[in-house]
Amino acid sequence: MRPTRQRLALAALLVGDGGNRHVTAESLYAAAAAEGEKVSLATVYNTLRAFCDAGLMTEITVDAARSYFDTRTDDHPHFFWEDSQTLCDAPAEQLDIRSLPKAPDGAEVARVDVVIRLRRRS
Amino acid sequence: MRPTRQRLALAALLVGDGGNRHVTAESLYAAAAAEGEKVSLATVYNTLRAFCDAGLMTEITVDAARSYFDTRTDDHPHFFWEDSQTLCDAPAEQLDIRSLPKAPDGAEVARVDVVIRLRRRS
DNA sequence: GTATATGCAAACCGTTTGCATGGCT
DNA sequence: AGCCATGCAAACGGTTTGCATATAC
Repeated sequence: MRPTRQRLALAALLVGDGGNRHVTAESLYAAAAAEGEKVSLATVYNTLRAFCDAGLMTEITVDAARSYFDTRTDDHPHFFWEDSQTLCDAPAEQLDIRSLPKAPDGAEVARVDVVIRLRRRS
Repeated sequence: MRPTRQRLALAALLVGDGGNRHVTAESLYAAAAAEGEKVSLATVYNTLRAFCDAGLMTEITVDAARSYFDTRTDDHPHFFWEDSQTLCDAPAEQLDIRSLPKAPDGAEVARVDVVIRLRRRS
């Protein structure tokens, strides 16, 4: 993968702020624009996809309307705030799964997604 | 909610075959058409949404491209076959979660989604 | 110089909505 | 009669794609 100016800029944004970012294409596009980086939305999509294909980040499916991307690539749980549509990491060490439904014959587990949907307490 | 012909037909399809169906709008639309039921795709969407609002079924978010609906309303784990894009229930009794990341202050857990993504073993 | 990434706009696809028609009570 | 569901088609929004241009090596 070629280290072009746009890719480096997007990568810097993703790694910056201490890493562990959860972005949507729109939010990353906005962040790039805020820094004065000239990147098109299509390139943001293409780049996010390229990073995912390269194993540098993963796509998290929590909302049918929008795709979220996570800079962490290991399997870990997430909090999803339903009111603000915000995604963030949940402390993995507080999750204790003692047993998992065993995969049917001929199947192997690719990933286990755990999404804890949160509502603001009334 | 009014028991109209279309809604009864869709409900029958969802309850039929022993219940516990996982459908997309398209698949339910196709199933209705296969039975000779005249329903428009928009009505299928509206009806699925109405059933969800009424608490008769739930929407499961596993794939950004498509919405899946489940006739079971309790919180239970799912298998998702990545190759065929198929969703089905995973045996809940085989899932043993001893502890869950505790919700941040001011938040309560609305639901915990557990999706086990499966790949056909090579 | 050559291959490949970019940018734009147009295509795409699942989903939603507006509005006129039709059915239930 | 009145209310509300239906159906169609057009709108919608996020994502992808085609193609000409620009850029990295």
